[in-house]
Amino acid sequence: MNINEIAKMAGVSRATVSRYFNDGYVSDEKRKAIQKVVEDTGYEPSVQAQNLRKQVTKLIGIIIPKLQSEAVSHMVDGIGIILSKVGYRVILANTQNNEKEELKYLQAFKKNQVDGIILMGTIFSKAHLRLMKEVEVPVVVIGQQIDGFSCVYQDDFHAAKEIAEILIEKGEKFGYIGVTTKDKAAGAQRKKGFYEALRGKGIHEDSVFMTEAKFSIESGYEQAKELIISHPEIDSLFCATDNIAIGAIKYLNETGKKIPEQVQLTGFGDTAVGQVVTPSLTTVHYFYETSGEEAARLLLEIIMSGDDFKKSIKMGYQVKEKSSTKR
Amino acid sequence: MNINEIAKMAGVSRATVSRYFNDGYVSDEKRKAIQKVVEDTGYEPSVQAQNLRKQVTKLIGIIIPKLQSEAVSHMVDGIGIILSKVGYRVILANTQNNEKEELKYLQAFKKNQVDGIILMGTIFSKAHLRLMKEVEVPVVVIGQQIDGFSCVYQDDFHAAKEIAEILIEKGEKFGYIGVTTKDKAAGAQRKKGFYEALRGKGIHEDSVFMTEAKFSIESGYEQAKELIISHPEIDSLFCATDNIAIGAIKYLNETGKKIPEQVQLTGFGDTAVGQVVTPSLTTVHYFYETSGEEAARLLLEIIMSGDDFKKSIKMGYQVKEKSSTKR
DNA sequence: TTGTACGCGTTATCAA
DNA sequence: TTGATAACGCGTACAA
Repeated sequence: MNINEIAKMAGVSRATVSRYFNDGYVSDEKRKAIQKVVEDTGYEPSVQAQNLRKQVTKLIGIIIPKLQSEAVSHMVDGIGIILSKVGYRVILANTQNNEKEELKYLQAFKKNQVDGIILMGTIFSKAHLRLMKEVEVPVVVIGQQIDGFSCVYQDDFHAAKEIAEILIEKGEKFGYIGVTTKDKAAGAQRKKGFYEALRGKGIHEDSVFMTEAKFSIESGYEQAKELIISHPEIDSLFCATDNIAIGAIKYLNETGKKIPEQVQLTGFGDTAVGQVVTPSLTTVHYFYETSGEEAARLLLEIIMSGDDFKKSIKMGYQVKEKSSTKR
Repeated sequence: MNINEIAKMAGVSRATVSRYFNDGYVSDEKRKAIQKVVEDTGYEPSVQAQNLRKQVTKLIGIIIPKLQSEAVSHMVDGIGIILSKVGYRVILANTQNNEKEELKYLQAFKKNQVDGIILMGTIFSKAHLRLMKEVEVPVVVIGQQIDGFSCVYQDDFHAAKEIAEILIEKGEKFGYIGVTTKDKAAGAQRKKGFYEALRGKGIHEDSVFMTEAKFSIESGYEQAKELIISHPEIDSLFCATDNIAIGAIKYLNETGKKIPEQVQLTGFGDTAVGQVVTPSLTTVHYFYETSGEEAARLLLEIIMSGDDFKKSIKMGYQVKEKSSTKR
């Protein structure tokens, strides 16, 4: 069932049928005729052919490191909400935390496979930047601020500073469990904010015991264990993610250290787990879904207008003070 | 840059260029010529035009109720792993738990928008079944067993029976917090398995206090509260999902009821939250990622072979006995 | 307001 | 082994 058959059945040219579906420039008489045939047959134009003709795909590629992360799934949700409203579909490229895969997908999308890309990366290598510049469709980066690209990102610096100040108020000896600083957002910016807070209170960086974990509960547990065993005097622990903090809580609970009396700690992300763990976790809430919506809107704006004005949107945050801190 | 230009530059017909990319039936001489031009220009055939010509999309639509669920995201991951290996892309249709949206997407995919559909539904109405039969591309249902369709589903019945038997061994008064039985899997089957276990031990159904919650921690909390207040004698609580169980634990912890000494309970799903909550939750582990892989393989099989043999795959499970139960 | 004719970028058929 | 030609299904100048 194609446009030719419909035209024949309705007794018009296929151009008229096309107009019926598009600009609508059709006489009432023919409109009725076409409408009847369309209803009888259940005909719908082939999106494929339309897209080939119009040189669009109505597809947005979204590249993510993994799906089992609240941040990611909320952002993807937000993106989907906006895009589905305007007839775009989302095609998912899950890199399983594999940087090579990320490049592969970027490569695959490079031509005209999609009308735009939302990239939810964590680490941006030179290869990324090069490839991103070569890509012929608009790219919006979400979760990180990358110079020279349109971004929607979280205010990690100020959020970290603000939550660190809670720890500092009643703390004496500080521990910091971070993530790789190759991740500018969760790694570098949060650490910077933490140090900024220390400086603000006249505390020297050298008095902080640092370590680095992966983005998992298990890794948080391990690193907390190591840190506390080698520095039992720590009374305040800044964790760069909720998962790390959960792992730390697990370790502290096991060893009988009282939270927050003996050790207070904070997380980042306001995950569901952080809300049910005992004690409840002081953390930073980000508006991930809204971030996704913003990123989608930004991308649409670029696609519609036809030029990438490299806008950067910094999202707000909210510190959630719960019972894992003393203040 | 299209196939015509490449042909011209290489001094061959565009048919030859096409063959170069497809069956490869090209003389060495011309092959070299084409290869050089292709490398110089970075030309890649338009997937859009290829698909229009071949009447395929290389796209699989996957309809999900929400993304922020470990079960869902694991299954989507599994699907993606298999499909990306064979050159298919996944396009995501998130219904935000809205049944109407589910039908809308089914409708949208109905024609030739995608080469196949994986449907991760919870409730199947008559409208679903009708629409699913009308759809012209293969459909695989995941998470539920629906007669007349290819399915990959969990063994909810036996899993429920087995985990219930743990409760029964040391329990006297039973509570059951279920979900709507419109959901055949998580609602009806788990309840059935629970009753089966009761019967096996000669316990009468009437001695069980039942209630129904939504799929959330909050709802689990509310329902547990109501149930325990009206029936304080309950010492064993079967929860149809981990989230519900987490909510129940929260309530029990708040009221100072000891778990499992005073009240033992079980969940379903083996979520990350269930693993960190105190006490750790006795639950059922499902192989969601593998289920996704199986569903993808099944769908591919149907697409390749061209006929839907309505195969059903029942996945295994594993009961994880932790410290929320007495045995 | 309508229809003709062409093009979007491929692949398949067929004859050479 | 190659190339001309006809599809795939649609949108849109342009002319009428």
